[in-house]
Amino acid sequence: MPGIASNRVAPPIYERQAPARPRSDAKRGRIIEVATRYFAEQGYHAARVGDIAATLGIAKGSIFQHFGSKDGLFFEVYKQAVRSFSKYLDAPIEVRQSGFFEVLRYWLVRTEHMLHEDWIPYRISLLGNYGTDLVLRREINRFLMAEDPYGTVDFVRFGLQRREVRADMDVEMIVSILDWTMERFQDALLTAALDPGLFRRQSELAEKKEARIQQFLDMLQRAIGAPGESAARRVERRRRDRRRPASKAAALS
Amino acid sequence: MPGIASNRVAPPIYERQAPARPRSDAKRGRIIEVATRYFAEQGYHAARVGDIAATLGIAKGSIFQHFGSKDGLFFEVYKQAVRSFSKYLDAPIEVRQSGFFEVLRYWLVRTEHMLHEDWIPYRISLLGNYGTDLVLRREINRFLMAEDPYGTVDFVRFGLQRREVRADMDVEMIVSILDWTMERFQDALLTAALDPGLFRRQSELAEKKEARIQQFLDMLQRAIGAPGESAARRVERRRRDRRRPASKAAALS
DNA sequence: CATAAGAATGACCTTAAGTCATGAAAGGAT
DNA sequence: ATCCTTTCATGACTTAAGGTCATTCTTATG
Repeated sequence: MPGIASNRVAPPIYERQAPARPRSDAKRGRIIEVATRYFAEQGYHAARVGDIAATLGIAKGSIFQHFGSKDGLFFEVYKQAVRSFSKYLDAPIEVRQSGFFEVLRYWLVRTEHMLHEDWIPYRISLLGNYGTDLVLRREINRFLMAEDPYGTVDFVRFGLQRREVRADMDVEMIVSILDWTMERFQDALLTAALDPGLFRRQSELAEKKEARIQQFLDMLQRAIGAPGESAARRVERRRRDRRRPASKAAALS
Repeated sequence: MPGIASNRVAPPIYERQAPARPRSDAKRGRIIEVATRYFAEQGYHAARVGDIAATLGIAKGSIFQHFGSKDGLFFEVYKQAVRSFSKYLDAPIEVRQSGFFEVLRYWLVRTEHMLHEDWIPYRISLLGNYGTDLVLRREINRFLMAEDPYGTVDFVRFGLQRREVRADMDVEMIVSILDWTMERFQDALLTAALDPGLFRRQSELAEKKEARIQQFLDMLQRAIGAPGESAARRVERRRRDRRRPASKAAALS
């Protein structure tokens, strides 16, 4: 299966100035754009390279000249989709100031809003995670490791600095746990809309989303949050606030 | 994509005695056996139905007559592989008596032993999870939901009865968390051997496995374990025992 | 304007999944 | 034992989609 990573190899260092191929790059962009739609709408296997070419009014051979293979094309599509997502620390400053777990909440809540604005990149990401081939999947994981597109590592460091994340675990372990559970939880939220029946036991996730998010955050808090004081209490306070948002003065029992 | 679930529909209730098709079933079994090897060794796409038929010395058409499609064949292979795994509560009685989290430890430790005995079903399971197609993946998830082949639901109930699992979360949520994280953690352990580079940040998981397992269990314990007393202390005690296994009398500081 | 490098083409190839008409074998019922 | 029906097996055939490549076209540049 050639072409996944074989085209666009790292350019030799002596190559000066970057080759600058405006025509080619523009076309690559257009191909990726149309291919993204097709993959998202039809799935990896059902999407036909021929259809993509026909839609663009170009020859099928051109696509292979640019991307080497269907896998190679999808990989580019995937990378672009994933790069279009925000990093954890891109949350607004006031959210960041409320702490690690509030940032998580922010993104979980926003996920479905963003989904309704533009579901296409989410679908692509889903395909990359579950819908292609182990060979491609390995390539994708190399990419995720190299780029850390959600900035999980930085985010965990941020949590460590604020002493909201426990320091007695390996950072790698925390990052993995966070990646795994966030990915799956988001998948569950998403696929309720995009792909009903794709993930187990998500049916009820659809309703009571806020409550689920809170439960999930509490769970994460216990799993990787710093023990004792500040963080736990902060989230707990926030939780009560959400239940009775108007009772600013009445509380303080 | 016909045939995934279309053959072998649920038999009508009025059908008496079960049809009993010994010849057919034996052949199905042989096909599944050979197909399992091919899928495991070559991956879903690289495995050729023609090769499977040739190895069996039968016509390719026969396979399609039995299973409808390559997807249908894989689905049967997958189901058989997953059914061959143990359920959580199949752990030995003395392990069960040591509690919920000790059962988890038992299976995590055994995973790699069993892997060396027979890696084939693990590879098949991995393919089902990540290496085929979203359409098939949905079918697989329906199956996993319907059969609960690892007995996660029963196992969580077991933990709840023993008051080792927290009662303030939805059972469904706990089951999901457990499924997700155990699956991924096992994948990480496995793929270090089966498929290097498939999952992120597993490189170090390979070394210090025991320590990782302990960290992982501690994390799970905090995430879904009952708060406070018994369970937490039990695992903590066990942890110390593992560090200094011979100092039965010397401890008790 | 000549030339070379890169880009585009589309006819062609390959391969593998999937189909189906035909015939053989097995399992009764008379 | 002989029909007859149902199930199974066969392998030649079809379809279709990914992939190749020699040729032609376009653009940039001296």
